[in-house]
Amino acid sequence: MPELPEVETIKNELLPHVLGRKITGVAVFWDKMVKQPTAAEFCERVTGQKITNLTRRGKYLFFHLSSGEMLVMHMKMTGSLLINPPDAKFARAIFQLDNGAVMHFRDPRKFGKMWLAADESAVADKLGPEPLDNDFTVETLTKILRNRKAPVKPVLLDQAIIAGIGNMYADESLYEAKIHPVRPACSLSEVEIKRLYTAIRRVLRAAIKNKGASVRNYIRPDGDIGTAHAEFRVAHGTGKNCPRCGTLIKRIVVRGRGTYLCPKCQPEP
DNA sequence: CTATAGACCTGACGGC
DNA sequence: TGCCGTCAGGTCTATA
Repeated sequence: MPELPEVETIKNELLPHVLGRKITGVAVFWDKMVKQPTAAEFCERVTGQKITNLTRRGKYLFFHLSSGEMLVMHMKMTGSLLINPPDAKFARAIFQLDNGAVMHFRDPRKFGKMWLAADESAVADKLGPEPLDNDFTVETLTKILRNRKAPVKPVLLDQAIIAGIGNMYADESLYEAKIHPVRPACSLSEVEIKRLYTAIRRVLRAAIKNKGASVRNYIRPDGDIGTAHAEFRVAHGTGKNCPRCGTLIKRIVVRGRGTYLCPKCQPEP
């Protein structure tokens, strides 16, 4: 499932293929994936535009168009963007580029979305800080957690509080910081907040280095998989043992989300 | 305000 | 083999 490291990888690897390219045609096969305007108008307005930049904010991708408009995309859970794939399986939209290449928006479950916006602020303004930015400090995280009674995991998953963390990386970060996911956010000690801060940044950076985690449907633009999941220590770890203490990894449900943890390293509150 | 439930979708997987 | 139920989880919307 594309989270920050996966979307960052898609952006990085797509950039050389799309930067400066003109979109010569667009076909949409699942109209509901276009939030605005209508699918037909979307195709019309995008066709002929040059892609002047490609950026990421949280789990969103922004194709900067020469018209000044922004083409926004979200992969949701099973979306991927592929350059010249071998087939059109699950292709919900296809973009033709002026160098003859094609970009497929592949999405088995049809949750992915794209739309046109005047700029990125409508999306970006609703998001919390980027956890890998320089101005995201221990103090930032301390303020975020201080007054919230909610379990710490859902706080990490709330895009309006911190942008880009999803289910897998929340579990990995909490494991590394030795914090149980249902601990009230405000109950974390100074030392634990410091550990969580370091863990979030290390886990996300390592995953970007490994080009994302291909646990399910995530594929890189060239069709290769990412390898970040090889370093997962609890996420999707049913039947595995904790690499620190050997205890069997446990699966619980927190606010409706499958959650993996080591019951010994992450003691229940 | 928070907190929870449902909706959106379909492939994969387990049980029989 | 094949049918059926359940699960997966990002985000938006509706309801308590």
